[in-house]
Amino acid sequence: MLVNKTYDPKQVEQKWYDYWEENGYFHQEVDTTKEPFCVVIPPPNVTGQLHMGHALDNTYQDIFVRWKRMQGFNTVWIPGTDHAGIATQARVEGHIRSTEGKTRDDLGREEFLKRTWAWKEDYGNQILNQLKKLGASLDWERERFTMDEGCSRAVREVFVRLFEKGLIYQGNYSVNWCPNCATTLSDIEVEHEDETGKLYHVKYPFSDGSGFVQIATTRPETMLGDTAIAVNPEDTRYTHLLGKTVTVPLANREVPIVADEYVDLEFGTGMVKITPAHDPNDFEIGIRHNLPQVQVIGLDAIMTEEAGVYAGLDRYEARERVVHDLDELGLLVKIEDHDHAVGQCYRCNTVVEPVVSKQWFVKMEPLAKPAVAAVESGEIRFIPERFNKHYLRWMENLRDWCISRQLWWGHRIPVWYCADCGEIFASVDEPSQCPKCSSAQIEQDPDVLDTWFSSALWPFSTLGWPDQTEELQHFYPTAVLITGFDIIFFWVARMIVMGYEFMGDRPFNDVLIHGLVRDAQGRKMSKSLNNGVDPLDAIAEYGADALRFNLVIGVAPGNDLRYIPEKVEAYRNFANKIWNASRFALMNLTDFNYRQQNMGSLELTTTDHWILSRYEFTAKEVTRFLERYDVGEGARVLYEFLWNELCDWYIELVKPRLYGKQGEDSRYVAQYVLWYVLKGTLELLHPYMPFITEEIWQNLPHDGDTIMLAPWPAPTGLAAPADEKTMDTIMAIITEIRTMRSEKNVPPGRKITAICQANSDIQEILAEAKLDILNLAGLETLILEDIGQKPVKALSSVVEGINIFLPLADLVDMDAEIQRIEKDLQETERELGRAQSKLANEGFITKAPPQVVEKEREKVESYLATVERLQSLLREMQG
RNA sequence: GGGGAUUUAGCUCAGCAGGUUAGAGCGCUACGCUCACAUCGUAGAGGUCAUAGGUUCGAGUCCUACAAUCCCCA
Repeated sequence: MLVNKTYDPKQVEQKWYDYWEENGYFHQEVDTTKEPFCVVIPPPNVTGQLHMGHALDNTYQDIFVRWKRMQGFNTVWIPGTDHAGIATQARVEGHIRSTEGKTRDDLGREEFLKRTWAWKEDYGNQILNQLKKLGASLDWERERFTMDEGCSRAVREVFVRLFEKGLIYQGNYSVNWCPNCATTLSDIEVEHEDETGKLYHVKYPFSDGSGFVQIATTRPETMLGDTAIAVNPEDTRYTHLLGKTVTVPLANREVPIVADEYVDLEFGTGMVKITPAHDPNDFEIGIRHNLPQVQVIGLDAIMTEEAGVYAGLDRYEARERVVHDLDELGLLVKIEDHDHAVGQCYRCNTVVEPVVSKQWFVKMEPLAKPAVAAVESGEIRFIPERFNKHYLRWMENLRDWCISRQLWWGHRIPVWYCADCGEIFASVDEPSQCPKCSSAQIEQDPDVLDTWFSSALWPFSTLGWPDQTEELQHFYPTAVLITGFDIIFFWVARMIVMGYEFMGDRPFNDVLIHGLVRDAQGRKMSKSLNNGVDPLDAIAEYGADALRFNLVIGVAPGNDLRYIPEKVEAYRNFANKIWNASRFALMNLTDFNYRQQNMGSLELTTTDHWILSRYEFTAKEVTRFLERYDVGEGARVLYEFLWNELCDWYIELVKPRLYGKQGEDSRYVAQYVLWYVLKGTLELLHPYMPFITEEIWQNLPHDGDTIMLAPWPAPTGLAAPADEKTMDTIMAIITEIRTMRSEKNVPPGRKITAICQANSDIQEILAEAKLDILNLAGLETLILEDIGQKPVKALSSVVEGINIFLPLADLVDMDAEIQRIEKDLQETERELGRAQSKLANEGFITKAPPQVVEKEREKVESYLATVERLQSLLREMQG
């Protein structure tokens, strides 16, 4: 029995989560007799904290997983975490620095890794435990970690196979370097932010002393590493200069003027300085023209010895000094403001430095082909569809992926170097000697792999690959991947690539992309703004169910949403409404036994047929919306049915019957229908609001041990369109009487008389619904009669061609009445005109679907009757 | 520079396969603590669906253009 008058999530949520977990309802073994439904969680950072983005992402996943589980699929949702190389290492380093004042180098690699593992053990499960508060029905027996034994083996296996195929190679290229994280980054780990910087115009003298050329640069400090000047070959202004040399000021280096198509004729003077060591484009030009690379900025962002007198300066200090010195030499022409994109590290926002360095790369072009084809052919589907294009555009312009990172925390690159013969080889297992010369003088590459390399394998590494486990056989490809658009390139694309390469198949059928949770003002939630809302706080205040509902309702697929506390409150109120409706039901079901008689043998009333029909419609709609990943619309349908139909009408209508005022048989039928509809609605709502639905369901008469495993409500042919139409008329009359009372301020307690004039068919319907109308419209008497004269001194109105009179002589103000009727008449005539003109249109009659035309005819009929009644009322009042 | 999204009631958003008198929540107004619920009930006010064209018997919904805001890529 539900005792409290208000729903208290705190007394309910933990209890049921524990119950589900203890009874193993989250876990399923492979069952090949059933259709699989497998989802892998986008693994959160192992040391991370749950934020609203996680709450949203996992709410979506849990909704689908719970729904499919109820539908009887072999359902498995795999939890796990990501080792998050840079982020975790930075945190542990920071911790050690602040507690012991030591750096990772002070500790050494082995000790540092030991500490990091210990840290992971301490904090690693925090985020997963936080997911439990949300209600996430993850199969905890299948929990994985990107650096666990199995995933690590998968990583080495993949590396070695790609290495042996020549798809992983080592090379000296211009890569992105984050001086703060002290590691390379892949291209997509660099974020380009527009900044207002300066454009410096500098004179470079010809080496032969015959004058100057003028060059514009945003980074004057790099001129110390210039090894050429370039112009566009099409640029006739400078053709005569090709082959000449200039002397780089301050560096005093004589460099050639070369022609390269990369140079933009429009930019600055059309002449650019080339610094192969510190710009990726210049690097390419340098290769084409065989230019030397002079590294003047070190990996610590401090000027190197090559920078001469500037050595030892920070890159920004060096910029100031260089500009100052150029000015002194009279070589600085001017400085302009200039907007340009500056690359920043996506982890720490430090300005990234392009450096030339020997790194490992994955050759993407051959790998990308099947991954592109899969989305083009529709084998993998993005929802919403627009993300297909987003993905394809990027995939078609792929550059090779730099995968080595100068970190310690991660999968160490499984490559060894032989000190004796120089052999470089990859191996899954730790080798003891060089395979070529058998020397024991071998050393493993010190770098680790990009974290995304291991997450790319997640859909199959978590299922046991490279072993051919039964999980892998049954659950791969997984059903759907649910994640935010921000990691389509980082993660989704790479999973697709690796899935085809190593499994020969897609990693998932569908990719559901959702938007961002923003703050109430529409700003991104961020640490710097300190505008983030902790989901755990929200759960503590409103309950997990309310938070979940709030995150998905009224959100179209792929759209961002704002987190507005008042909105969460509205869904807490919704939970409370469900709670109280259920309390009411339970109070009236104490003696109810649903086995006594089944639905087929019950004598159902119009009202019963109506609510069953509406329930059936709701079940169909929710299912249809979930099938199309339209979670928000499904939520809306449930909200509206529960509140506006079940609570506002059915429960009110059925009260007298439940109180036994219409006999025991009628009472049982009412009990049965109320129980049936409420229980079914809770089942439909369960994926959205797992906790409250379980709590109530357990208190209702039911079969089974948990709503989690209750069968998903299936259509049972309860649709009753005729009864829906009848009820619409009855509800319209009740509402009209209420409106009339309200307008005249008739106190709710004052029981009045109403007269309805209608044709005999309608009279029959109203006679049957008489008690309902009396109760819900606050009437003492309802008089039904044929259409005729208006009673004197009565308020009057017309609904669907039915005259309604309230003989309240004291309240009748003739002028106001006439005005009101005239207004009604005008409105109805307008609608009538609209409908009639449609029917008068030849094209409409012949081309519109018959049921649409029929609907319009019915409207005209009803409007005509209403207009007629209103007109005759007016005549009586005026005459 | 290229691509995409958004633009509907005071605010935040829905509107599913073109056919409703365009909806919800919050806010607002009036009345009401009626034995499920004041985290509530009843009734109500409030929108030329950004703009301009077009397709169609019919457009908030499809097409084109334009404006504003935002995002992604270069």
